[in-house]
Amino acid sequence: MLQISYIRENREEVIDRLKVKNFGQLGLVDEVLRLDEELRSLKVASESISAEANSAAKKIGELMRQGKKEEAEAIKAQSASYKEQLKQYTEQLGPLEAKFFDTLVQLPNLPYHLVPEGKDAEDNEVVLQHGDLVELPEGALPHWELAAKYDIIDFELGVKVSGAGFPVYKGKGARLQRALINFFLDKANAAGYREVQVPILVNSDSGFGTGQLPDKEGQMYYVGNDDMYLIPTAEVPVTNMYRDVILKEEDFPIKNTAYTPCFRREAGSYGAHVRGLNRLHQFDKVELVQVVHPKRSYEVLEEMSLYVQSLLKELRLPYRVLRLCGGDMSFTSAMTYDMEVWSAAQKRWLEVSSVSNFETYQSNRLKARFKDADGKMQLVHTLNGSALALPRIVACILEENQTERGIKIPDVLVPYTGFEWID
RNA sequence: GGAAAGUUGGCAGAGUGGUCGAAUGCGGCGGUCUUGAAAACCGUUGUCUGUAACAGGACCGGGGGUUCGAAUCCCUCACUUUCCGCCA
Repeated sequence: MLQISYIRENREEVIDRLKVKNFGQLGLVDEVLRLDEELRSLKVASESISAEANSAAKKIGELMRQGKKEEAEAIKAQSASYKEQLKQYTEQLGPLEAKFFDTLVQLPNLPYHLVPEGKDAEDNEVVLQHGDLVELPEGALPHWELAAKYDIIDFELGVKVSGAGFPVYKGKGARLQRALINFFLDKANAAGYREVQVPILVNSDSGFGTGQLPDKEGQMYYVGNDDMYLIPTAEVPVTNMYRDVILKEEDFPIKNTAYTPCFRREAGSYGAHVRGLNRLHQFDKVELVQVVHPKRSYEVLEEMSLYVQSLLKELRLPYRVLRLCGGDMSFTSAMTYDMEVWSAAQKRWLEVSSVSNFETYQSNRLKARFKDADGKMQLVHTLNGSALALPRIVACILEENQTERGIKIPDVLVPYTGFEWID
């Protein structure tokens, strides 16, 4: 959520930057400013009545104590009208406040100055590419066929148990998953992230805090009986640990990592691009979340990007890094790097990580603040990144490393899997 | 699932209708003392909103009500804790 004070003072700039984000409803900016002004003038009026009512009440108290009953009664009679006036104001203020808030939350985050203008994925900027795009030999299989051939991932079984998008990992397939989770967590620990285990069902306050609610409601599975949501990413519970928290400057940087399953409804996604492991309703992910001083957040974003790249290098997967254009960025992000891995068999790039700086967009909702050196309250900056999402990594590992003999497990994973070959 | 109690400032914990934005303790900050530190002592210490600065306004789990006046009384919702039941 943007800060209204910032919009008030930087109207032109806000509009310009929203244009970079390809935001279609620029009129909302003036709408929110209009509501803000209306709201504030109404508040001034209502508060002056409150002030009068308060001082009258105080006076009555004093008179009563002095035993001057008649005088007190006289003021009492006058005071009766305040109540009616205040009631009228609150009746207007309530709906107006709601309208204001509804409008304000419809404004997405402002993109950072490095974010390129653009509509969609076509306009993303390729920052770098690493590793050769190996040509697989004739007869190489996509991962879903490899999964069937070695009987390690069973999509049909998942359909029976739950539905499409809920695969069952079997034998070495399951063990590879577990190995990757442990590998990613160990690496994150070594990089200074504290490991946390968090709930995967969250309440609506948490959904709001990180920006999934109210807009992305349809993306999440909702457990109506208990009014809870299955998390689409560990970002939600981990970042919400800092909701309503006042930090000290020396607490920074706060680095947490969590492994969780993630659940996404992905309504309306079908076709070749969602085949196999490409897009699932349930998948595993190790997530990084940092809470940092505003001055350092872009430094930290680079650091996180490099960290994610180091994982991909260790796994020997060719990858590229994209800086997302305004139009392709998420609602809440100020700048995002996507890491994509080359799927040799599908001959296309697959997103395996997304690293974002949210600046104060989340912390303003979360009320996650710190006292700065001058003793003033400031909103923290929050960042997160996948390190990494498993399914597409698994897909690429299977495809890249297929040989006549079987699938060769990358060296760094062997201590974790306990086997070198899937055959 | 049943029963009871509770929700107050960074934390602990007083406060049952007016001088309560809230005692006290801890913690934090500043100072005295000390070569330095600790202890002790003194002072200070909530958030949001608003103003050029004052002033003013709001906040004692959320919402509503009673009253001239509510942390305090009433209604309602949510959550937490404890005991019993069930259970990995």
